[in-house]
Amino acid sequence: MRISKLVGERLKDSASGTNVKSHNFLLRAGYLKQVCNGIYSLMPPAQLVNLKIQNIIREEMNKVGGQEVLMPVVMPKEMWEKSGRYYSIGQEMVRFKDRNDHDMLLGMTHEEAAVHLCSNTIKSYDQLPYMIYQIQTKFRDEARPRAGLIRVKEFTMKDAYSFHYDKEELKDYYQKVYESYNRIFKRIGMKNFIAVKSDTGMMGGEVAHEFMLLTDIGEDSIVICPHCDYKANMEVATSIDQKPTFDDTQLQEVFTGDAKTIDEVCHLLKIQSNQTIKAVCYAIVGDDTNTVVIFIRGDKEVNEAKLKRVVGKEVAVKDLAETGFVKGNIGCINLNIPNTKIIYDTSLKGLCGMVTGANKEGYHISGVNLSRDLPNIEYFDVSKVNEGECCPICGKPLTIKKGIEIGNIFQLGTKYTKSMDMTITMPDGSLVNPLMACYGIGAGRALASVAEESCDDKGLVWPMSITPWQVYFCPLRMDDENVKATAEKLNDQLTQKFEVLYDDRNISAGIKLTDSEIMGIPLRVVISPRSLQNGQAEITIRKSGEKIMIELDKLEEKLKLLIATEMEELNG
RNA sequence: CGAGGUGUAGCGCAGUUUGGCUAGCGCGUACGGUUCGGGACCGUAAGGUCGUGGGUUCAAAUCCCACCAUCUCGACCA
Repeated sequence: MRISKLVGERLKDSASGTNVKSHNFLLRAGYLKQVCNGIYSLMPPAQLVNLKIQNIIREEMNKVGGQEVLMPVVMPKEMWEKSGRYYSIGQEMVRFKDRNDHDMLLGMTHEEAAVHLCSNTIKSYDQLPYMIYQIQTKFRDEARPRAGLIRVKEFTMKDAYSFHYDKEELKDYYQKVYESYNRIFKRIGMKNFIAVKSDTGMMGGEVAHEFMLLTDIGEDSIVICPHCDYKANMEVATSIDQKPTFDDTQLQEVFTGDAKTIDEVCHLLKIQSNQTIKAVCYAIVGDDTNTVVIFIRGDKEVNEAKLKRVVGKEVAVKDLAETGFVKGNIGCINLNIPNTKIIYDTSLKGLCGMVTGANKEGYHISGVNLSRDLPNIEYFDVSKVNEGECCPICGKPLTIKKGIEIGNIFQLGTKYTKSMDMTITMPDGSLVNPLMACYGIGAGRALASVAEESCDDKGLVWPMSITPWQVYFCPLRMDDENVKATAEKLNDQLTQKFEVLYDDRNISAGIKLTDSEIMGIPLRVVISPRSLQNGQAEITIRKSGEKIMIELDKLEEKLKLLIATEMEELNG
């Protein structure tokens, strides 16, 4: 590829607005062009990376017996009514009517379509396990796209669906894909990634894992035990909480005036936040009359994902404006508000000497002893894990890190096959709903994640396996007859063996060298009047900055070796 | 959905507070010339409904109103 003909330009000035370094480089190096909020076009270099990532995924899916299919982006309402998700999924699913006034939607995931595709083609247990996958566009009308390709509305995703006749077989297959995912991420050049237990969310089902790239720009929090194998998304993470102990005293009303927040009350009464009982109120989505009140220790926070599982419905933070609650003074003693579901977090269990609101303006109550004053309550774990709390497996302190979700795998059970009436015949002749699992990887997010993890202060640094070009061929002084003739000849020769981006522009060296760096091409070959005097070229390795002078007739061999070495590392 | 920021040439920006006549700068682009192993220099040229609509005014990029787009933060502690 001649860079003079390459669509897109390298920008000298940093694009404004974004604070994610890899996204900045992707824009400046001519990989991406934004169309609107959360929607991007991929320029030729990005599409080359995208295709390589897709091919690695494809190879690994084929290795575990996956069969590639292509399901539609647009689906009819009826298909999603059967599974119930037409109504349970919110605004992130785009719905519209076709010209015949028929309700349609844009696919944001394809469990329904996968069951539809397989339900008449798989008839017997004998045909299982069975996996279909596709690499296709998804549309999710995200509330807030961010960080370039990390969170977008439209993206290309590999999604796979497997079918099974019993739990054991499902588990075995799930494990195979789990290992396949590890290979995929390693092959595309990701380094610091882990698999964690995760929430099943809108997918349903029981067991699920997320593959997380650990990075500060990540939007998920991951709880990790540095001492054992425990790793979990904050949404499902649990911990052993070391309970604080306070003197057991009698209930006493104390005047707290305008002190409303935990901080203010603590400051006034000269206590720590872990001696307070905090009230948090939620509304149940689609139910205006009821309120959920959570009592939780003052130093803890409510984990909404856990709360949703306890309540069994979607919840949202409640505005207390038109309720009977005394804002800032809500407490668990003598709280009598109708239509209220009260949940006590396990962080309160067994505590005494606590401070809570008095349910009247200007007062709190001290000396609350949970087992004495509220003897018959049930506790639920609805709190977030705090850093330093103890691992539920080994009891040692936990750490919390940020991560990007780069892939997920779910054991779905029969949620979809049951609701959509898919059955198979078992050996004894009975009809059962097969078990199902699904597996996703976003190609664009993978691209951006690798870019983020690998880039340095000069620009992108692509792993050899997914680089748009292996070699940036960079002759300096294209006005020099000898350089130009040699360059053309060498380009023809190298192009036979390698993926080459040929910088054929007659411009100053600085621009060419800088472009090669910001674009992140792993190997740069420079020739110039100076190097040609000795019949040599200079190879620079982008990752390490290492420079190698090499005779022109040995260039091809050396490049081949450098490429093979890195590819071997990536493929394990 | 809430809060804040931004919107002027392909890209990055100044000008807006205090309205003024042909709207500027840098980069990039085209042509000519000198340079050239780390974003060189000189000259010439092209390129703009100042986000959109409405209003105030003799006069609006600038003041007022509405809307749109986009970025960042938040969607969580009572």
